[in-house]
Amino acid sequence: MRYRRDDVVACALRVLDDHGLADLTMRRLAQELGVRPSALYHHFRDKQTLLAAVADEILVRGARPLPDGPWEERVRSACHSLRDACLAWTDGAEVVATARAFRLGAAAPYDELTGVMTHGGVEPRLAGTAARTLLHFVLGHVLEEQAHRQAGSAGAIASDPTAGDHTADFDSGLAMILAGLGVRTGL
Amino acid sequence: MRYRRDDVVACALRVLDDHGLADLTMRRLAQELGVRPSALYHHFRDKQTLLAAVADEILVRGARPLPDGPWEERVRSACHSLRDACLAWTDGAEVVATARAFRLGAAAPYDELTGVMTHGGVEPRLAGTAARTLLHFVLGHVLEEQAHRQAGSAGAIASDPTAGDHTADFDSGLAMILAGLGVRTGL
DNA sequence: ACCTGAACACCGTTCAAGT
DNA sequence: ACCTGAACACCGTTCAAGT
Repeated sequence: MRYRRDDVVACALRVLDDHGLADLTMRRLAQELGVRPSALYHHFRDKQTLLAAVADEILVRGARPLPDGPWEERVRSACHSLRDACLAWTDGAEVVATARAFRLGAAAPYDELTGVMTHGGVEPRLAGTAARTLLHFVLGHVLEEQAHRQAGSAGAIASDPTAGDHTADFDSGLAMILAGLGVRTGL
Repeated sequence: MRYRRDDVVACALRVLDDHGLADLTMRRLAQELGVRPSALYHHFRDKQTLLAAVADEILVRGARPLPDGPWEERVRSACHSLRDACLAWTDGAEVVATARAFRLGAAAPYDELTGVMTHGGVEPRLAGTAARTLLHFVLGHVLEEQAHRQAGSAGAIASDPTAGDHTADFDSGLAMILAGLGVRTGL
């Protein structure tokens, strides 16, 4: 009796990946499910809530266990895991970032990061600031990478303007933030 | 003969600040200007281009000269200037971040940051990575602050959930990134 | 509980035609 | 050059009514 809701989310994920966030409308989704648009409002209060559920599902499907080791390595791994989870879906970062901004979901990465850091002995207040800083970086970086990718496929920009390896740049920025955290934590 | 375009941007800024980005529609803007919606397309190719012009105007109006001093202080000042420019308008960060993502404008902060750093002796490649990392942080931070503010005024959330001083948290995160950059640059 | 039918109040954009 | 009139192809959401 609860399986209908999950069907809607699964279908939304398919539409998202095939056509992008702009085409993920309530009407389009309903059509894909063979149902009237108004039927969707039996499962979700509004579109925002539905997108939050999609964001959570993106994170669940991309979840990876953290490796054992020093907390800095576990933080680095969690950030890579979040990046990969977002990159796995068209406009994935935008969906997750929006859900986070509206505080309707996507809380898992924040909780995971603060958990790893406080467990590693980082003072809670600093851990919170560091986690938010890391999340701004990760989501901002993937947002830019995906926006850039879709601009390229739209034909507005030929080839690669900033060029370069996105993963290497991500590693570099992440290392910078972790080094700064290390200074404040006595690494 | 060119003043009409600026009038449209000025009016858009007013609508944005009074009613938010969601209410800044082409039809609403046209109504406010006493013109038909189709007239706007004589001045801007589409809504995205208009919003990019609004983003640039937000940055121009919030521009501040950088202080003399070590480049680290100049970078810090530039980040605060960008934050204040975005905070000065309802949904300011979202407008600027979107324009940046679509590469339709809002390039000034990136150019300013990389300029300050390379002039200060930071290797160009590292300066680019640092500038993008800083921009992800600044815009992500303000985005969260403004989304949170509007959620509060919408009545969904009573008072302040994360509580705390946004400016202090901003300073803390910014200091962390700069410390990390210092490690890689031999500060 | 879950869905339909039908409506309400909107969107961005195009394009021939006017001045 | 700048704008109107009119249309096209859509949106999210609500709500009485059905089963």
